[in-house]
Amino acid sequence: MINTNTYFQIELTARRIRQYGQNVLKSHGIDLTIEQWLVLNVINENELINQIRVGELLVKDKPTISRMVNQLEQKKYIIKTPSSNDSRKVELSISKKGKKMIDELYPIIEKIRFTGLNKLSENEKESIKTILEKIQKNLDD
Amino acid sequence: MINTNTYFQIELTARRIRQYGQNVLKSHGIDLTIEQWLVLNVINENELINQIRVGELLVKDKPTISRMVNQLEQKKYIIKTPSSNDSRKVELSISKKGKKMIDELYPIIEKIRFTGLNKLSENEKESIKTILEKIQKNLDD
DNA sequence: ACTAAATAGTTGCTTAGCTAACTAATTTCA
DNA sequence: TGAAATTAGTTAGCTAAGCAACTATTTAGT
Repeated sequence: MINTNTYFQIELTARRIRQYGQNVLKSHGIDLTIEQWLVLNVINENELINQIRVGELLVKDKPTISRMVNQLEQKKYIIKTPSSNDSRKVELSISKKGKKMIDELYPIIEKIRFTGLNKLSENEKESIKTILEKIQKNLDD
Repeated sequence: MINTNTYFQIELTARRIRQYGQNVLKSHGIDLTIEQWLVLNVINENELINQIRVGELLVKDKPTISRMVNQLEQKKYIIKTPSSNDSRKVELSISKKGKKMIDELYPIIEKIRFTGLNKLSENEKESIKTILEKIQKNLDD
């Protein structure tokens, strides 16, 4: 049976969480995806960060970050300026509109997290973290 | 910190497993994706299954299954025939080439599974399954 | 100083997930 | 029986991941 397979369950859970989160955002009329929120949040927490660093923090590749940054820029949530020190780099910063969105999103994201992890004991939260890290480490070797 | 977040870890682990699996398939010269293998496997195990049922088993939507089935058909791994009882439905079956591929894939998939779950105790495997199910159930309510 | 290598970012192509809208066939039920 | 609803599958449009190839700038090494 495929659907008892651990990978299947991990992948399915990830999809379900994204889907649930996306629906919650939509129901609040938020014009961002969960992934875009992750990028926005990183930029908010790291003033003048560049795209490579965003990618490192979110473990995503350059093209993916490039495209998401462009979307956020188009929607006026962030500002993208070429670095004066090193003109290969960009410096990303959050706009006023972006800050407002972050504030609006904060409780919504908390609610999403809370819902998914509802009824999980501290033990279980710790446990799943440890197991997922083990799986990732297995794949690195 | 985003990357200590449980959802982030689940999603990242799923991505890592897919990537690892994809590389293993590629290194064996297999012209299938992990997801396509899932579909092929379901068809192999359920002779004359239709696409809706494949979608139910893999928890994927109709368009996704439709495309993957077409890819598998193009690559001659499966045969797609309209059902004679109900001409809205198709009947999917595996071709000889498909069966051969399944046989070839079997040990490779086992290796991928084994690698990811290496060093996990039975207890941990049971545990992650339970926790992931809890999370999914939380989101359903 | 000048070439070669490394780095940051972009573009293009493919697969997959999700939604919505659509066609065609089948069921329902009044 | 015939209109309305349901079902199976497809198509189209969007986002995102992954890969490869590319440009432009910066850094290293001789």
